[in-house]
Amino acid sequence: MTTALQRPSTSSIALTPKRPRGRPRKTLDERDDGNRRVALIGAAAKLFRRKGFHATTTRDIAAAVDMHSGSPFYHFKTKEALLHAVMDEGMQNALAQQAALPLQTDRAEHAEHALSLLIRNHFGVLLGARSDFIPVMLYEWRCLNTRQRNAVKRQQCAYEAMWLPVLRALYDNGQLRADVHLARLLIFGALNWSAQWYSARKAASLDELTSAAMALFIHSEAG
Amino acid sequence: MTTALQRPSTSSIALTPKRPRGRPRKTLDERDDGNRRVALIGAAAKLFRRKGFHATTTRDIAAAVDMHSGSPFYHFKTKEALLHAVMDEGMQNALAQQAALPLQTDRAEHAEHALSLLIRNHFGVLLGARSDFIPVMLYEWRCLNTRQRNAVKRQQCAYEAMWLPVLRALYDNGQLRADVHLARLLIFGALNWSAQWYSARKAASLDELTSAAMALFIHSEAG
DNA sequence: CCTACCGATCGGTAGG
DNA sequence: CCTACCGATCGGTAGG
Repeated sequence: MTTALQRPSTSSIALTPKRPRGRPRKTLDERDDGNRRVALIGAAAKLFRRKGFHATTTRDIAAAVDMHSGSPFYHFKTKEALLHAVMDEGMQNALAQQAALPLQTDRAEHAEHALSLLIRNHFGVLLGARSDFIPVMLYEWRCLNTRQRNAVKRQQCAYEAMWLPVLRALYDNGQLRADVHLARLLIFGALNWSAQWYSARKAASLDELTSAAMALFIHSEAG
Repeated sequence: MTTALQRPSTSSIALTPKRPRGRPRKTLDERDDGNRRVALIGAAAKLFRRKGFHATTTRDIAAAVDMHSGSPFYHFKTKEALLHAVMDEGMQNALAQQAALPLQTDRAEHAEHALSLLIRNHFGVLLGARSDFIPVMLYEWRCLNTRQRNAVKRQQCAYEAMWLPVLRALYDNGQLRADVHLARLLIFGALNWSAQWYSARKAASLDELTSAAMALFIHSEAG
């Protein structure tokens, strides 16, 4: 319905030919379509990590990427969906990094080295660059809804599946002396907990941490 | 300033002689002074554990002990103070139980048994009866203010202090082969993480968990 | 992605 | 410990 209140000029007809030529204007304002989504996920990861999901407001996240309070909801339907995006990003990254490890599980002698690679990689994922994502997953998964939680669980299962054959080989070797399934749970606990204390005391490097963990878990013949 | 709006009767004089005789009425309503505080702490522990501090409302807690929404604030100044009370109760209990263990750190041969007692006790505190308190402390300490957090930290230090001589003895024995301080952090992680998975799979008893942990961490000569 | 806003919730309080 | 309530915050939305 056309009313008398419509402003006269700048009709859509005058604007149509402008579209195809040149890049979509981004001279002063840096809006770079998909990059805003990535920026939101990164800012959310950092804030969720530091303050927790519930203590972080969507306004905090918006401000961290210079948006206004309602704008995150243009990219994510709910705050929960943003949380899930953080975790999904973290798990995809962790899975990709782990899949790229040169693990050799064919011969038993390689099992010890394989475990040290897995542990070192896990410390890297937890404590290295871009290390906000996995801790958020570890400590805020209760805030997801059921569907999201199951999706994350599937990724975790895929991640853990690569550890079992290595642990089994070590058990058969006699280098791991605890029940394989309990050992897996205890070892993951030992590693994951480092997210709670590591940033406080940077005394140890990730390699030193890995050595300590291997020395703690693996029974080598060497005194 | 006495104004004309004051209601006339039911002056305080008519009520004074009633007070000293008989117990403070509690026939139908079971209000038992200090026990209400304890009930609040227990209900808060359970809810904070299951849903987290921020996802639990003071109304949830009040309802869990049949109070009305404002009443918890008669017992606790703030929601934070109630959280701290939960943690303080948990740590006092854990410290008392640990202090009652028959640890013998004088002779090196006793160190292995001492560690198994510490670990078994820790699993009990984490996963046994009244096991909501310590997990709340482990996973919600960020929600405390600085003063409360420091108070909890002091209790944690006292708790951990009893482990170091045992670990040192095991290290000197050659039964523990990782740096003592890193070993302590990794071991606590392995144990504390059990609060995340234990309730799900009650497959193992606390004794079985303790055996598995000992087998994982301690290098005995027996194959 | 901004503007302007809503509806509900929630910690906490006054006054008894 | 209840009643009644407040003030602020916060996730989310309509409409451009």
